Amino acid sequence: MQSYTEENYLKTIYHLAEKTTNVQTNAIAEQMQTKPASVTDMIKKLAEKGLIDYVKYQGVTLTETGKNTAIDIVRKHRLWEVFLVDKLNFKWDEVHDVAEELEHIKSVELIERLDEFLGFPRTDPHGDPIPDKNRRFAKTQFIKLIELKTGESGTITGVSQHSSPFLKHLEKLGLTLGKQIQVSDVTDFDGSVEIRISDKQVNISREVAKHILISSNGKN
Amino acid sequence: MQSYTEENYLKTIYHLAEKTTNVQTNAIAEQMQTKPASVTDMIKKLAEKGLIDYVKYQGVTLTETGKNTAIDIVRKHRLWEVFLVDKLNFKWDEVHDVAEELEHIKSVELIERLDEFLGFPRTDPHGDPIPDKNRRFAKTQFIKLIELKTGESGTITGVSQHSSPFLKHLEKLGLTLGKQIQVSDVTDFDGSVEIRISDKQVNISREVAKHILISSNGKN
DNA sequence: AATAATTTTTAGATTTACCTAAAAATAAAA
DNA sequence: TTTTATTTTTAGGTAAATCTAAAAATTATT
Ligand SMILES: [Mn+2]
Ligand SMILES: [Mn+2]
Ligand SMILES: [Mn+2]
Ligand SMILES: [Mn+2]
Repeated sequence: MQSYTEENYLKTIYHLAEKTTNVQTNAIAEQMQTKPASVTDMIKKLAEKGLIDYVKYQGVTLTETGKNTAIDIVRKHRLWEVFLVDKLNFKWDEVHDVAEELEHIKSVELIERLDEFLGFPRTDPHGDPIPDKNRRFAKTQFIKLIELKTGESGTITGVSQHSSPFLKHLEKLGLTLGKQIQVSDVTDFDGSVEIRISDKQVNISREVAKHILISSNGKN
Repeated sequence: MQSYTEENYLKTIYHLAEKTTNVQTNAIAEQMQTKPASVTDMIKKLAEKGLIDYVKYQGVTLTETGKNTAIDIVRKHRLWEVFLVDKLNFKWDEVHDVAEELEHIKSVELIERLDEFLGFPRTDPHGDPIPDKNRRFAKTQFIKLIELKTGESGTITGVSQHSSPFLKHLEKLGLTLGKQIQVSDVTDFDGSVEIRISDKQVNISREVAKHILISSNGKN
């Protein structure tokens, strides 16, 4: 049985491992909003418990058990987010903090029934995949909007940034999940992207385009 | 902002104050499954924070703020129990432990939307009243089944014992909330109570009859 | 390869929520 | 009203999770 804090460390390590192979102390500290010294203390404990492999000064990797625990928390986080949006009518930019708390509720029965109640969703309100109870993720194939060339089109199926201001911005522009878009132009000057969406034209910055995930359906 | 533990202490004191005027250290310790010495430590802190009034050796009482906090937790506990039973199809004997955890999730918005989603229920799956967001309880008038005389009838509207074995027992006998019952006989020998419920006769012990709450509708 | 910069770990403290054992206060019984 | 029993508090300590400051290891730069 892990504490709330241990679970958060495992989840953080899991997410960092999706980006970099070798997860470093400082990266964990930044993500957890704590100090490197505290991270060292905690990773010693997690290693002691067999949840991570740790060699001094060499960063950490999750063991099988550690990874399973992390995936379970990710599953809970995302299922609760679906609940909040689908059932309680929260906006997609309002759910993260509450889900951070709900993900730690310990009851296998609860999460299985919640999953069923929600109709076994496979993605959360931000397009992130929800592992099933056997911890299997549905394969997803995203490309970043910024990578689309002029004329190419696709469907918005995710975001790689979950901050409230970013999500609100997208909402205002009508760039929500499931929307069909086509790149009509890429500005030479600043690299901003001109998009056609439901017969409107919107212009988004490179920075925004980097964080919108598209399931491509080729040229058009 | 209170910690998880502080909230549990406040809730415990609140419930004990429903029974006895002056809430004592030992009673709190027993309820919280901890030692009197630990309780003394905690009540000092709660008094420090202005959540309880405390005079050494004289027990404690909740302040206005303390009571409000406690009621908010009771409200959350009971709303989550309704969610678990009504939406996730848990049985009434399975919800308490999970609700113990869920009651500590901190989000006013969440609980208001949950309340609405559930249709503003006024009682939980055990018949206990759910305070509204202004902390007002609906007036409820219960009498214990044991107090009914032969021939009197009423509707089961609550239980004053929430243990799983007790609730399962009631379920097996068909003595669930909303059921209409009539006392057909009270055994002289052991004080057990003979009840008519949907044309069946069931016999329950004094102990069971003490913990079933009836909204009386007079003789019949 | 030596020096400098960065990253990581240790040392030593603090805070929260516990504990046991012993002392003090209150309540009950003789 | 003493004596006894019960309740409550203090004293002193532990474990979890954090911190700052300083030392050690690793990596990058000359
Ligand atoms: Mn989230
Ligand atoms: Mn999400
Ligand atoms: Mn309950
Ligand atoms: Mn209840």
